[in-house]
Amino acid sequence: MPELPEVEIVRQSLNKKIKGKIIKKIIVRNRNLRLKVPTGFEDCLKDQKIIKVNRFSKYLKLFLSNNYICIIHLGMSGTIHLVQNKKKNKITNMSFYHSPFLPKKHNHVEIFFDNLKLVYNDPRRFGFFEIIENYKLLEKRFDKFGPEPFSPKFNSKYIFSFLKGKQKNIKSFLLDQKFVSGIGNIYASEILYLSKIKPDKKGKFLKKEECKKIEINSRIILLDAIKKGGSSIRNFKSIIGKEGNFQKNFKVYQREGLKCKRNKCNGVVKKKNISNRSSFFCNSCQK
DNA sequence: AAGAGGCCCTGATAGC
DNA sequence: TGCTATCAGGGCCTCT
Repeated sequence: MPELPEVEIVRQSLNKKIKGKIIKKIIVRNRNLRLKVPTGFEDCLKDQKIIKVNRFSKYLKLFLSNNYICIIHLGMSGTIHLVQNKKKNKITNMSFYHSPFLPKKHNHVEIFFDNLKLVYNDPRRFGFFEIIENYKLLEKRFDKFGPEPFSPKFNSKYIFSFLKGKQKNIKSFLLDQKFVSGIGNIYASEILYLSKIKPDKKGKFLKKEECKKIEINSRIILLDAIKKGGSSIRNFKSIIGKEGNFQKNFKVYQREGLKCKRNKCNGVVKKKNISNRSSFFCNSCQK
């Protein structure tokens, strides 16, 4: 489910629902994720208050009252569900939870609050949890990452100089978190479509104006996706079961064989495998 | 250093 | 119906 916009949607709802709440109990049902859920994870979280929920790129950051930070990455298939407990103070009694949205399999981690619990589900197990011990280490954790598209650092000058002389195609660069943080496979195709740039164009061939378009359109696409609640494909729903709407705005992603949506363009959307990921683009207006 | 490719894993869907 | 193959929103690692 998760590129930056979907993670941001999760962050917003978490911040609304669990900020200020105290963690009463943690159950790790299956520690096997991309990284093992760390030993001592439960002890670290128990009795702590959630100060706030932040996000960098596709990573959620739960700030705890003991100054530790819990990082959650959703990988390809991670989802977070919040389930209300109808009867107060019955946090140990599982029979109180009946959510139509809660999957039956692959619920790895459960975090209990007074009258609700957070459930982390991840069939493919590409997601993970991490505990960071202080702010300094948190900074270090992300210091190799490129800027988010919203950062002033992500400007045409930076983009142009990063791509200078590079053989690799621009689509791969948009997925490269050392270049820019938060863009994934869906939005990379959409950004390039809006910028009228072919995904397999080599970095070194991008003009200054094209770099400017990538700067601007990355922000436009991601902000629009956030505004529309993210993209609901393959069952992505927010933590309270609400679907996003951005998939209705896809111009090229999953539109192989269909007509280009650009005004007066007679092109057709093509699908091409680039660096082992599907790319969608118009064969006419993207150059 | 940069770039290509493989790999971690389960589940949905398509094709026979 | 049931098999096999392919593909899926990510990111790390290794090899050249």
